[in-house]
Amino acid sequence: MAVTIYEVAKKAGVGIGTVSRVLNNSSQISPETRDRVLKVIKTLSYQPHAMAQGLARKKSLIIAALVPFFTGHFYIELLKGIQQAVSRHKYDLILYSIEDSNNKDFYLKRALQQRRVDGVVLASLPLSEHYAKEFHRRKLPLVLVDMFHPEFDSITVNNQAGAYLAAQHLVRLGHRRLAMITGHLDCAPAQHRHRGFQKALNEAGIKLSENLMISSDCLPGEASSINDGFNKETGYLAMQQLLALNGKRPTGVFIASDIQALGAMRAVRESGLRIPDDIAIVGFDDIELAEYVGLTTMRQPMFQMGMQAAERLMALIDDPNSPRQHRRIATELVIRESCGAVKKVGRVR
Amino acid sequence: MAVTIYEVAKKAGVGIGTVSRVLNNSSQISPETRDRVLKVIKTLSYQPHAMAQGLARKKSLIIAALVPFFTGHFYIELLKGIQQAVSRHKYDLILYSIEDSNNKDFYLKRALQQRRVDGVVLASLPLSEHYAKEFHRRKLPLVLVDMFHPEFDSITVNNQAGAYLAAQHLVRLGHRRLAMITGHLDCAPAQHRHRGFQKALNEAGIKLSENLMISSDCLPGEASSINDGFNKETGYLAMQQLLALNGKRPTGVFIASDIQALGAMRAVRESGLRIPDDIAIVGFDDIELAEYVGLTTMRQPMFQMGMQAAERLMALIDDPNSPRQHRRIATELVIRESCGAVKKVGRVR
DNA sequence: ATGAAAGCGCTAACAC
DNA sequence: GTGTTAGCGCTTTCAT
Repeated sequence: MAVTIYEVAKKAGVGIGTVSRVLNNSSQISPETRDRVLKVIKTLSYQPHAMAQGLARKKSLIIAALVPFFTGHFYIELLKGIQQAVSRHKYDLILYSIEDSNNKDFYLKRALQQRRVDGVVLASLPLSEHYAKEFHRRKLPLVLVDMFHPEFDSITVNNQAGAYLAAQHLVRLGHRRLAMITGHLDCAPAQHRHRGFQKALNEAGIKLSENLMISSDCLPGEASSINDGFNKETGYLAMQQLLALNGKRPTGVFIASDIQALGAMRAVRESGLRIPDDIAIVGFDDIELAEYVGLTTMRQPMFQMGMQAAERLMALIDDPNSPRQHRRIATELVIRESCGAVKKVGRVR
Repeated sequence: MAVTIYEVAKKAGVGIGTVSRVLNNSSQISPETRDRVLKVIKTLSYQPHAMAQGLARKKSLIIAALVPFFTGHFYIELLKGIQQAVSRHKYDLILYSIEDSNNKDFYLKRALQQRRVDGVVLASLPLSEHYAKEFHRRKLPLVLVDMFHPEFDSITVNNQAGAYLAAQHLVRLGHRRLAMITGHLDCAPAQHRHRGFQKALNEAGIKLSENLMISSDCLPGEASSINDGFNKETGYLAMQQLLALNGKRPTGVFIASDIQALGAMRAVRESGLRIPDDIAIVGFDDIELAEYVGLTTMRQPMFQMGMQAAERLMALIDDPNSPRQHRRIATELVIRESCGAVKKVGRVR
């Protein structure tokens, strides 16, 4: 049997209460006994039993992260950030990877009812009203990442501002015939990015009729609630549609996600056109491949977001009454080769 | 307060023992009482408290995965596989992401002593003798992935056979002047891949003098124990060395990891040479980008490996005396564009 | 078949 | 300051 607090107590010639106290370095214990106990703990290489502690304290020191695993790098970075914060606070991280809505519910239910986790961070996934209520009822701290809900703490990227910057970049390079390829518009980030794009065009005085927008909604494939339309195929197909617009083909296109941009770039390549000469592209996300293919894009600081989300969650666990926070993180334009240089000199501010 | 077993018992008019029994659908309980209890459980939407259960059963139903997070896709797939198995068995997964040797030790210690996890899967990381002993002493089930240790269950890819196949592919395409770019040779997979490569050359009767081998050992950069030399930079630099071999430059090169291959491909591009015309390349891993850049490579079924590792771990938890298993998984040659077609017709078998 | 009671290893309130 | 004890919510004998 593993060593328990009793053996430590006995060997140190004290009561278990005392041992417990030094463990939680609480109250005043005489330095001598503390040292003595500490020594015994070391020799026995004793560590408290996590579950026993959890049961007694009504705290597990575990948080759960519900993360969809579609687009690799993005969530890896997020997880790393979460992990870093979590481990700094001596918490553990239970990972629930969401593949579809079914197991999303399954895991939510699990997190909610098992009392195994002290809080959860939910990434990129819509929270139904049912579960919103449950989280409140159970008073289980929750923080949302890359997702907004008025009643819960969240940390999101400023999608609209980012898209605005991206479009503006294109405009400043002299492009006037612009298009955008979006994800499903029932997905908030896709929506906001579209709005930012529009705004930039409006400000630049570019007429709407010249602004082509292709949503991946209209493309083949299921639109399950877990599918945001951000994938290579939609990008590829959407770009094909754009290229088919002979004559009035756009010279610059903003694509709502890098992964779609990859597909789009392939479509351009296959058509014999060249990037950025014939068509300039700016993406969104800054996934790992973006650098590799020289894609200009908006970087989302996923690591930061993960870290802050976890940090916030643990603060919430400590103080459940802490006022709600909706943090917005700025994105950053990463200029690479997919946009080339200025098209019409005079236009650049 | 959340609902406990007592309330269920009271409301159902039975003792808590009975409730516990239906929970663990054990022994014979009269169908009537079972139904009654079940009904109450449902109405109260009761779920047992995980930590209380854990304490009483001396089982947490949690396993830990220690995974290094360097190369995205590879480990994401692995995690997905682990996750799938784990969730099928109603276990939870605690994720410890290793960034350096320090936190490797930290997490190992943690997993070992906290008694929070019933077992651990350790991926790609060397296990020191100290910790090997600790795992035995604590009788904590451990399974290794992409890593071998005689005393613990492991599941690895057949690196040697894979490299053999890769080299053979090059040979069959008519290449006679072959080179290999390896990772650090103190890293077992790199070593085995090198051995497989050699074997193929020997069989093909290709003299060793023509067989160029460049290890990334000799390249700049730290060789920490967590660094296997598998990264873009080593690939890039090694390929540059190869290209500098004017006249006796290899026509085909096998590269021990896709990530290095990416760097190598960049070096080739920059030199003005073309793939596969001037130089054919086959990689190893089949990372996500491999498809994108058309890299012929050996696929490692990471998802499968993760799943099997977790599956095995849980079997081990159920039956700690189950005899040790060292499973080897086959890799698969994925032919894309980086090798082109046959060079000398007659050579193809 | 089922109730009662003794733990599981710890924390925290209560004594002294 | 420090020992003692009553839980925390469950599983599991041991009776019956």
